[in-house]
Amino acid sequence: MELSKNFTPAEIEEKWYKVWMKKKYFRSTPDEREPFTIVLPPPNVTGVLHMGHMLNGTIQDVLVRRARQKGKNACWVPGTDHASIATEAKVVKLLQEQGIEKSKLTREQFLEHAWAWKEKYGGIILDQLKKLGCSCDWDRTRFTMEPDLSAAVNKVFVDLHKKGLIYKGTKIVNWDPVGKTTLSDEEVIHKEVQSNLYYLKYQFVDSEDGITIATTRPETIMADTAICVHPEDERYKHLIGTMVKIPILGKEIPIIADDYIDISFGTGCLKVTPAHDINDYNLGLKHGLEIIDILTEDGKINEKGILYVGQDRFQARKEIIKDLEAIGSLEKTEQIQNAIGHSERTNAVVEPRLSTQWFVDMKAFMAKNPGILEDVMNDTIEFVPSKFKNTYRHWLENIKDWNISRQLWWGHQIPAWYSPDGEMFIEETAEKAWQNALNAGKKCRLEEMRQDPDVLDTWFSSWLWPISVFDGFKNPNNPDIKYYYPSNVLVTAPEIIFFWVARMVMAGYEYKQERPFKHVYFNGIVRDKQRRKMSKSLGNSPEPLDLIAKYGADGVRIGMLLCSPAGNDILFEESFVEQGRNFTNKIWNALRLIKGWEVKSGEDDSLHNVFLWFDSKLNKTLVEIEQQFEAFKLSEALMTTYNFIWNDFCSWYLEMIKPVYGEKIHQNTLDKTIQFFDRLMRLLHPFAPFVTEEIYQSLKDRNENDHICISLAPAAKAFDENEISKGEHIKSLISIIRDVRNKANLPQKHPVKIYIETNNKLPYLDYESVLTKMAFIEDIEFTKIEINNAINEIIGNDKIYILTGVEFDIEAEKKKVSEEIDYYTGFIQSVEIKLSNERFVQNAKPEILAKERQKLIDGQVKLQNLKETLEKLES
RNA sequence: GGGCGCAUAGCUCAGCUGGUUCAGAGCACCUGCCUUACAAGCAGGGGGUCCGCGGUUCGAACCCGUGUGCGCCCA
Repeated sequence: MELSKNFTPAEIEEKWYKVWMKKKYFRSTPDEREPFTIVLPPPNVTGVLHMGHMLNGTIQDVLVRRARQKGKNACWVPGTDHASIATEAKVVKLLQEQGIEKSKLTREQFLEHAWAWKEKYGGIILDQLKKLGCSCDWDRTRFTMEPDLSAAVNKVFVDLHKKGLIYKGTKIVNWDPVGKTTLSDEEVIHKEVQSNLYYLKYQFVDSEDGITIATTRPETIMADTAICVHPEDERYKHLIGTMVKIPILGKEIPIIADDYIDISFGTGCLKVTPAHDINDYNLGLKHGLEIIDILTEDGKINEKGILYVGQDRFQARKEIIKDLEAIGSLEKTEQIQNAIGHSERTNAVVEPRLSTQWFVDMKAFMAKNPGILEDVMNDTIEFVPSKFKNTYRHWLENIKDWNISRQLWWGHQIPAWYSPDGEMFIEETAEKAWQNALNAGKKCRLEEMRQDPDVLDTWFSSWLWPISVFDGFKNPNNPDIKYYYPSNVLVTAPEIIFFWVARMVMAGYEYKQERPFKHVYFNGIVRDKQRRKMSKSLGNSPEPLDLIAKYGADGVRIGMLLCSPAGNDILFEESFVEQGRNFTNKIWNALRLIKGWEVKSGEDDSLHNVFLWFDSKLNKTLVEIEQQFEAFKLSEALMTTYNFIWNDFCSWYLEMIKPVYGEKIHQNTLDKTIQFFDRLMRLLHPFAPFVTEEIYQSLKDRNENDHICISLAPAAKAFDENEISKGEHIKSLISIIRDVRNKANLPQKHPVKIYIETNNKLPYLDYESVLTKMAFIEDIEFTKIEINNAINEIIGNDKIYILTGVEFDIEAEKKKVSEEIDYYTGFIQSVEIKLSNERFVQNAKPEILAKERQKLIDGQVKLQNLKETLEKLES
C-alpha cells in the first residue's frame, strides 16, 4: 500500500462519517449501561456555524466520544431553537426583497413563509456540525417549535399561570422599535457610547427667569410632566411647588422634590418623563404624575407629542435642538459617556416603553425552588470553572420578573383566549378554553374565541429543552426521560449563563424536582487578536468550513482546544489550527513509517527494556490524562496526549526501535509497536476522530464492525516507575551527547567514545544497543577513575566522560566545570542555611526535612566530584 | 455607581491544601541540519524582579492588606 507523504483529511473525513452514520454508532436507546447524556444547547435556527459553535461542538464531542469509549451509553441530543426575533427579522427582510410587506399579510400567510424559510435554511448549522465530526444521535434531532415541544410550552404556561407564577401586567419594558416587540432584560445589551448632555432652560411661569435641567433625551420634553429636584438642595429648595413652562411647547408643569435625585449630576434638576424612562416612571407613580406616551411602536413621535409628529426619535432630537437653540433655551451641550441599551437581535436602541405584557414572577418561583441557587453553590450542579458561581448567585439574588411576551408572529402563540366580551381563559388548547368559556356561561362559538396575538420569548421554550427533548412533559414517565435525565453536562458560553443555564435549572427543579445536568462547562468566547468577539458582521472571523477544508476537522479541533482552558477566552489565530494540522500529519507519517517496514520473524532481545519503558510511561500517562478528564481539563488532557505521542512515541520510541536503513524489523517488535500505536489512537480519538479512525483501520485488518469510535479507551495498567526512570536516564544521556556534538560543531553522526563512572551499570547495559544506535557511540566503557582530556557530564549520580576524538578544549571545559561548582556551592549553602535554622527543623514536616537533608547529601557528592574533575583538569 | 474575576517567558496558559536543583508546557524565537516516516520535519539552545509596595511565616508565584493596570456582569 502506498500512503501519501502528507495527510489529506478531506476524503477520509467524509468516508468515515458516512460509515459511522450507516452503522448507527451514535444512536442511543436506553439499556442496562450507565447513560452519559448531553443536550446540545440548541443553536439559533437562523445561525450558520461560527467559531464559537466550533469550539462548543468540539468540547461536547470530546466528552461524548470519551464517554462512549468508557463503555457508557452516550447520547448527544441535537436540535435548534426557533429564535423568534431573529427569524422573524430574517423572514421580513427576505419578503421585503421580494416586494412583500409583512403588514399586508395575514398571520397565517406570514407563518407559511416563515416555515418555508425554516425548512430551507433551518438545518444548515446541524449539517455543519457533522463536518466537524460531532457524534450526535441525529435521529433525536428536535426543534423548539415542533408540535410536541410546542405542546410542552403551552402546558408549562398554563401550569405556571394556575400556580400564580405567571401574570399579565403593565410596566415599563424594553421596547425594540425595529423588531416592534418587547425584550427581556437579558436581551438588552448595554454599550458605552459618547452622548450629548443638553442643558435646557425651563422658564418660570411668572417670571423671565428659569431653571436649567440636563438631559440626553431632549426629544421627549413634550412628554414631561414634572421637574424634580432634591428636597435638601439649597439651590432649588425655594422653588418646590412652583410651575415652569416646557420650552417651545409652553405647557406648564410643576417642580417636585424627591431624594432619588443625584445632586451632583448635571444641574441637579431632572425632567420627569414617566412614559419614557423606568426611573421617571417610578417617580411618576410615587408623585401621581400624568403619563404621556409620545412615541409610536417604531420609535416615531405620535400625535400626543404635538410637535415633530411623525418624525423618528433621533431626527426629532436634531430638530428640537435647533429649535431650542433658536429660542435661547439651550444653554450648553456637554459630551458624556453613558450606557445605552441595544437590542441583542436587531441592534436597535432600546426604548423604555409602558406596555402590558406577560411576566413570570421570579421571586415567587425562586422561593418555591431554593435548590436553583443552593445546589449550584454547594456544587450539586458543578460549574467549570467555579468562578461563574458568583455571577450566577448575584443574578439570582437580584432577579427581576421575566417578561415572556413578544409582539411577534413567529413563535409559540400565548395560550390565552378571550371570549367576545373580553374575559380571559388560559388553557392548553382553544377547545379547552372554549369549553371553559361555555362552562362560565359564555354563549359563543369556538371561532369567536380570540387568542392573545403575542408569542412567547424563545427562551420560554428552550428552558424546557433538557426535559422536552425526552418528551418529559408529554409523557413524564417514559423510558427515555427516566434513563437520560438528568443529563451529565451542559456545555455553553458564559454569556448564556442567564438565558440558558439558570432557566434550565429553574425548569428542572419546578418540573422534575431535580437538576437538569450535573456539570456546566463554560467554554470561552472566540475572539480575534484585538480581543474583539469573532462575528460574521464584524468580518473578523475565518469561515469555519474553509478552515476545516484547509486544515482538516481534526486539525481545527485540536488547534482550538489546545489553547482553550474552560472559561478562558481564546484569542484565535490561524496558526493554532496549523499546529493541529501538523500534529495529524505527524501521526500520519508515523503510520507511513510502520507500514513501510519489511518484516522478519523472531524477536530482538535488545529492545525488551524499550518496551518496558514505553509501556510503563504510557500507563502512567493514562492515569494523568484520566485525572485531567475527571477535572474537565480538556486542553491539558489534549496537551498531555499530544506531547506523549509526538515526543515519547515518535521522537523516542520509534527512533529506538527503528531498524537501521535497509534492515528488516522483527515481527515481535512490529506487533508490539502496532499495539502501542493502537492504544494511542484510541486515546486520541475523542480529540481527532477522523485521522485516528483511518489509522486504526490501517494498522491491522479489522472486521466490519470494529471501528475506533466504538472501541474502548485504553485502560491504565500497572506500571513500573523504575523502568520509566531507566528509560528517562538513557534519554538524558543521548541528549547530552547530541548537545556535545552540537556545541563542538560536529556532524550528528560523528562517532564518540564514552566512559561511565557509576554504581549502577544496569540502565547502560539494558540499553546498550539503543545507546550506540541513537547517539552514535562507538564504544561504551565503565570506569572507576577520572578520564583525562574528556568532556565531563553528570547525569543523576553518574559521571560521564565523552571523547569526541577532536582536539580537547581544556579551557572551555574548566570554565564549564567551574560554573557548575559555583552553582552547587551556592545551592549547598542555601540548604545548609535552611537546615541550621532551628525553627525550620522544628516546624517543617518530617518528609520535607528528610528531603532537604537528601538534597544536601546529593549536592555535596556532586560538588566533590566536580572539584576532583577540576583539579584533574588543572594538573 | 454596585458586584465578580484576572495579572507567571514575546504569545496563550499550567503551577493541587505555602516546602525537592521549582519557576514549567505549547507556540513563537535563535543555531545547525532537505539524515529515505514527516521541512506540515529533525537535533540542540536562549529567554521570566512570578504587576508594584507592605505584611504573616523558618520558608511566599501561592496566604493577608494595599496600590496600579486590564477584563466581565449588573444598574
